[in-house]
Amino acid sequence: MPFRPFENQNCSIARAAEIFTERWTMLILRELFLGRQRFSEIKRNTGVASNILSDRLQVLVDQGIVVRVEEDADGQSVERYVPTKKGIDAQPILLAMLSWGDKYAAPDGPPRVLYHEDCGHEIHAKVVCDHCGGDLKAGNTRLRPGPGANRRQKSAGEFLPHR
Amino acid sequence: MPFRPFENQNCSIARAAEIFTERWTMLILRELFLGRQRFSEIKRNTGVASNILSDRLQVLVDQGIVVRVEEDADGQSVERYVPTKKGIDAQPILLAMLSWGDKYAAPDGPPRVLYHEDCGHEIHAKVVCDHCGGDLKAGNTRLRPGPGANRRQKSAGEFLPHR
DNA sequence: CGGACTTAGTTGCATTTTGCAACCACCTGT
DNA sequence: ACAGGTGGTTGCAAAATGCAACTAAGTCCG
Repeated sequence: MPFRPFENQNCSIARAAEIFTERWTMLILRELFLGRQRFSEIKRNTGVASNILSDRLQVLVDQGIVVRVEEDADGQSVERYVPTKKGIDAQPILLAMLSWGDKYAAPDGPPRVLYHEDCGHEIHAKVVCDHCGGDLKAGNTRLRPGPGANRRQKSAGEFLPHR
Repeated sequence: MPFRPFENQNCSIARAAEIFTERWTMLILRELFLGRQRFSEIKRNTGVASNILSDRLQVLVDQGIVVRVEEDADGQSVERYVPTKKGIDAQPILLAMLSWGDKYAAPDGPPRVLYHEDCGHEIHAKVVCDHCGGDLKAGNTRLRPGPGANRRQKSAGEFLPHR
């Protein structure tokens, strides 16, 4: 019986959080994006218990975030869990955590640095406006009720994301 | 006695996840960024139990992500939990979840839409290279060991974040 | 062929974390 | 004085997690 503490919130953050803030899930996705996509690799590299890993992978498969594929590598059949487009689109969440962790929780400097193939440079992920390309910062964004807002959200009107 | 399942991983994603993937923490931060910073407001809007809310706020304060301030609003003293710079720098994580949720978990359209004050447009958060401004996608980034890498990470060399 | 080893899990039980309801101290308005 | 709100704390039950043991299938080695 799955538990859905956020289910009656009409909120995209809540709905994403419901999946991605389950314990171990971000670490599992890190492994998948690093190309370590086999059950035993994930288990070894994260330290997650096998029953939990089994459960989390099942959730990700059920949500269409990863698919379980059986490949044939030199005569042996191996299982891989590979991210779908829906999963790949969650990479910004990982990158945002990576950036924050590098800045605030890496006493000896970043354990890993990210390189951008297109320009060859070491990068730090940055969140911008997809329309004008300008920085998105605490002070320069507003939230307004959208098409999917419920009555309460509509009447609440506009918010500043931060004050 | 706090529980630290990720503590022996030299990984910035793990260290960020340890804080931000605790249950309710993302919803609490959402409230704080929406300007609803009082204990009772957060409780009402998220539905979190008061003992849990108390615990999570304490963790955020201990980590220096928010500060508890006592303000004087027309004669009444009210407590507010307000994000520090360290907290505001976590906004990209929220925005990334918001984008993903709007795209994949908003059957009636986004409950809220984000507007960029600088250009006046409705926006979707996008993650880019801070050097050249190009998109960061699954296929065009690489991770290499950084200054804080441990021996095992150094010897592992370069990874593709996704294949 | 038998035995040891690896992979991909499942099962059962103990420990931790969470949810819930009740309670408390303090403040404010009537 | 008393009702109601704020900002919590406490105790107990329910759920999630961690751990070790186990299974089933396939591989490697002699």
